[in-house]
Amino acid sequence: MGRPPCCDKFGVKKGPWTPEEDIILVSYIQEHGPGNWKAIPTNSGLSRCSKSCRLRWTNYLRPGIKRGSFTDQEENLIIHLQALLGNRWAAIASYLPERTDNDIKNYWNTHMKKKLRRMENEDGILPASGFSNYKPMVKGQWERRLQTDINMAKQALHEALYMEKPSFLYESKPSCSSHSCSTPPSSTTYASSTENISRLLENWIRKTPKNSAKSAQHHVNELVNVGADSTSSDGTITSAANNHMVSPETSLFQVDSKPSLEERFPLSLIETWLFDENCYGGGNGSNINVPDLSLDDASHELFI
DNA sequence: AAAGGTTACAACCGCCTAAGG
DNA sequence: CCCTTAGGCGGTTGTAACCTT
Repeated sequence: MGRPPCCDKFGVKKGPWTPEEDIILVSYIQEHGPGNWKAIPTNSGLSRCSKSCRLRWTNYLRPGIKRGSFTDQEENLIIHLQALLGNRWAAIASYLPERTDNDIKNYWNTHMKKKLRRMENEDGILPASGFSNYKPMVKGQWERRLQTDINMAKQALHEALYMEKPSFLYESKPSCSSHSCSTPPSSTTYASSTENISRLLENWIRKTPKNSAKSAQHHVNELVNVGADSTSSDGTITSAANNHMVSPETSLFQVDSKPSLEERFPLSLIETWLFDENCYGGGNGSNINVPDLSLDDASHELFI
């Protein structure tokens, strides 16, 4: 059976988004808020399908998205989470509020897999997780480590479910450096998105003929101006967005941007496990109290 | 400098799920 | 309940940018 693709309709544009489309989408969402994606193409005048709009927003235009290379800490976190959760990129991404699932997935499929292959060639053994700390393990160690993983996840889950007061929220932790783990969710301003778009527009200008580049530059100026000063507006579509960009209504985007890890999950043990790359394997794993728990029991209790 | 190969990532596709009628 | 469908997710593809020869 299956549904017909939503983008099969005649006249629906595909392919890379232009800066103009981005601006239209951002302006619309600024005004009406995200959600009701179905209505966006019709109401905003975009010749895109709803799905395309949603993806563009969540993966690229949404405020608070961090781009660029991943830090070692992020990499380790991803490795640990991938070992625990598998290819559930959305779940993994929820632990990295500034990264999108698409980003993480891409990063995994390019960088990490390459790394994995290289290690396979060097050592001839598959690492379980924590590439950077990887050392070949004998079978027993493997199993033991998996048991540890399961048990820690189980404890974390238990804490998450039964902890009464989330006092751990924003509790500072030495092993968590600059990452979001110790800070409240930053109040996302529209500037992040402005940066996204202006960067994109700048890139576009570089490779676009003069005329279109000029108009794009106009948009860039508008966006940048607004990021700094809300008074500049000339009535164009961007200015509609601009009025919101610096206003208190930006809370709209704060709401929409991914909640921080702390907001969504009470963390303590799992946090330790995820961020502490020395908790086993690579560092000195001997200080971990590996529970004497059979794999079957543990996994059964955890996943049922 | 040009051609061919590789990498990175934005975007699309199709399946799944949950909500609403 | 059943059906429909919007939204979400993971896998995959297309292509621009970069690198190597």
